[in-house]
Amino acid sequence: MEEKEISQAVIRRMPRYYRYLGELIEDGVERISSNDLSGRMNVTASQIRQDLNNFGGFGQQGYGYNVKYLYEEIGKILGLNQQHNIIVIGAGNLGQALANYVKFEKLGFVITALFDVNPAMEGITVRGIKIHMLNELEDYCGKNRVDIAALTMPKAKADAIANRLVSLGIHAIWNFAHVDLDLIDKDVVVESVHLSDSLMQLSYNIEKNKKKNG
Amino acid sequence: MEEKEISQAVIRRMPRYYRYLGELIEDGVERISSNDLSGRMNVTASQIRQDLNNFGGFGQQGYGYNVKYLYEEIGKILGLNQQHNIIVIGAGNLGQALANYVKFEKLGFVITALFDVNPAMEGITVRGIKIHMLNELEDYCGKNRVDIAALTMPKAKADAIANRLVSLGIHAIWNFAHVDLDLIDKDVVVESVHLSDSLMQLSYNIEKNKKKNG
DNA sequence: TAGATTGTTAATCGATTAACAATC
DNA sequence: TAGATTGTTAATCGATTAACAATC
Repeated sequence: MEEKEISQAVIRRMPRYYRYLGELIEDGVERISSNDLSGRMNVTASQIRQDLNNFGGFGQQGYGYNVKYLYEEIGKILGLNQQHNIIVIGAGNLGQALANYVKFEKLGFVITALFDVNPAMEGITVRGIKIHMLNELEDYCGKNRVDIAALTMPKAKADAIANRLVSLGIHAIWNFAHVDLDLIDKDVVVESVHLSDSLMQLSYNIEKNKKKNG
Repeated sequence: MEEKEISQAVIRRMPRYYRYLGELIEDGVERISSNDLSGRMNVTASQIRQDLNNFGGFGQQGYGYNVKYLYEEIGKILGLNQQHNIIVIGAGNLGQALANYVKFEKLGFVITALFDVNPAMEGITVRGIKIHMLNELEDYCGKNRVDIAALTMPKAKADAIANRLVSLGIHAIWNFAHVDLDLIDKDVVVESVHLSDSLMQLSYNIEKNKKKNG
């Protein structure tokens, strides 16, 4: 059976729907129309309906969408109904920041280990999560399920470690190194967070804004 | 004179061009054609030429682009030719990670102060950058130029602090809180980094990949 | 039933790619 | 000059918005 490919533009919006629906649940809202949601989120109602209908008909004519049901369905679409174990390579500030971010666990993303090359860090724990030495990586991955590896080390080392992880059977990488990974196995899912790119985009928009306002 | 609006799709790609050109300079490459660059970056040569020509003709027929010149021009477009002072609100792991990220300074983004509400942090410095108490914010902004405020505190406090910053004359916010800011002044530039959104997108693509590979 | 609102098709808009004349 | 490659226009493709029949 042919699966229709859903564009990344749509996928990028799904977590945002999920977030707003979560807030609606907190506010005790039971149902919502695409039009009401549209007003809150600053997108067109048409886009909301189109986006959702990529995955199925979650609404009901004349009624709208049941908030809790839609929230759960989007959760399933995003794979949040199952636990993802994450290891973090690089136990510097950013790595530790990720380990401390409790919010991820509520979404099913559990950081199970940190790795670093600095011997001074051996055995230290962050929120109960142990920092391992990088040479224990093979051993660790042999004994524990790892779904995602987050890379927070300098870019010079990123390619080598990424490929090492891939050869250990890890097929998903959350990349914070400031480089586009060059992987031997093309069947690996990579999601990059390029902080300096984000900052440069902000900087461009600052300039643009200045010009606009004279 | 009418300025043509350049789409954010184009702007998002500019930092990536900048990054690749920087690498070419490091490798001692003097000139490059859109076609060669296209091969390295996995985009079409046509897109490269279109993107660049939004800002001006930086190339030369029969020759291509001078790497160093193009690098500098893109830097100017992105506003990297001037210093941006950043203050970070929230001196937790993420705030400190940003303060430690030396790379930003090379791009002209200088973190000048951190702010937190935790009295235990008063006076501590991170890489020489002082942690201030949040109630010193008004005083600090009165005495120092601040171009960008990075928000790394919990989402519950984000809106209030963002609006406080805006009323202090800060017109650019780099938002790490897991919320879409609701600002009183619409003339503020906001760039958000939603880490959990990024993780959810990764998770979706993991699922998709699993299905594809059986 | 009448009103509301979805699901879905059609129309529009914008972004990407292709093509090629201009020109170094 | 001949060859290469840009700048730019035209063609295509995809994503967004509008419209409305289906239906709760």
